[in-house]
Amino acid sequence: MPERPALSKGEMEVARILWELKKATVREVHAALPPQRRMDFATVQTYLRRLDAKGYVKADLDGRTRVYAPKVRAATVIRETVGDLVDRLFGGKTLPLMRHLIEDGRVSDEELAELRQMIDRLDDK
Amino acid sequence: MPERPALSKGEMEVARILWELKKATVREVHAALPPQRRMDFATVQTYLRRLDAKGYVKADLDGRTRVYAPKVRAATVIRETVGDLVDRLFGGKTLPLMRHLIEDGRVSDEELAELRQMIDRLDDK
DNA sequence: TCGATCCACTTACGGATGTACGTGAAGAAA
DNA sequence: TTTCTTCACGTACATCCGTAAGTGGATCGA
Repeated sequence: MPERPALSKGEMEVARILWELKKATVREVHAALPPQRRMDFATVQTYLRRLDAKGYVKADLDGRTRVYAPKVRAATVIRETVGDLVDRLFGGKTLPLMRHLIEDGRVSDEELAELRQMIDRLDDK
Repeated sequence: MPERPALSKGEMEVARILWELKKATVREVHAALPPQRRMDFATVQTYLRRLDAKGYVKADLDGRTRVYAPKVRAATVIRETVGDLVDRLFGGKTLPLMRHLIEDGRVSDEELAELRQMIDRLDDK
């Protein structure tokens, strides 16, 4: 299991976009960022370069332009990142985090229903 | 709403201990850290000083020893921290994070049951 | 009482991070 | 072909973070 350096917050944001686009240039990632989130083009470029250096993405040259693509699956990064957060902020216990998510009121009724289904499905297994 | 600088990972770890202890000296926090997590006494000291500077805790002098206590509630920090993570890593959607937590298998059967209750309770409301 | 020890605090420092400016090549305009 | 504009890239830098070594006073044992 090749241990990579953890992602920084900014790196996470662009990594997420790249997972979504599967494959993109700096310009495309920059354009796909949430509109409120004003981030300089060069900043996106730096994050992608660092993601490359850390081994999270790979870059192919197309002419003089780099095309980036994920090298580590989103699920993996999520597992590592969330695991780390749970350890540090919740002492390793997952339930308190769930409780927070549910009770914070950011989840809609439909989502609650879906959530219940997930639990049921897992229970059957 | 006074915006404080976000917590760093290390700061989170000691902040969590302090919420647990309600009130503690550096030595007590250091002693209360998980045994595997070997962190130098002076490091804990630095984290607490930085937490103070950021406005998360307050420090009273008892003789020549500082006694620290939380100044911001755990729930507040959790809301901000988790919210930030959800934004950056999940594009603001909570459900995918829930899905991950549930399907990652780190939740026991009892916890699943408890979780279902939480949902039910919330549904009634 | 005087050196050895303990303890709390402050200072230090290399590396990570957020953020953007400077540079040079490719293409468009004149 | 000369100049202007566009783009992609590398460089830069102030700050933050993780981590601990250095310092000076209080305490204990001889």
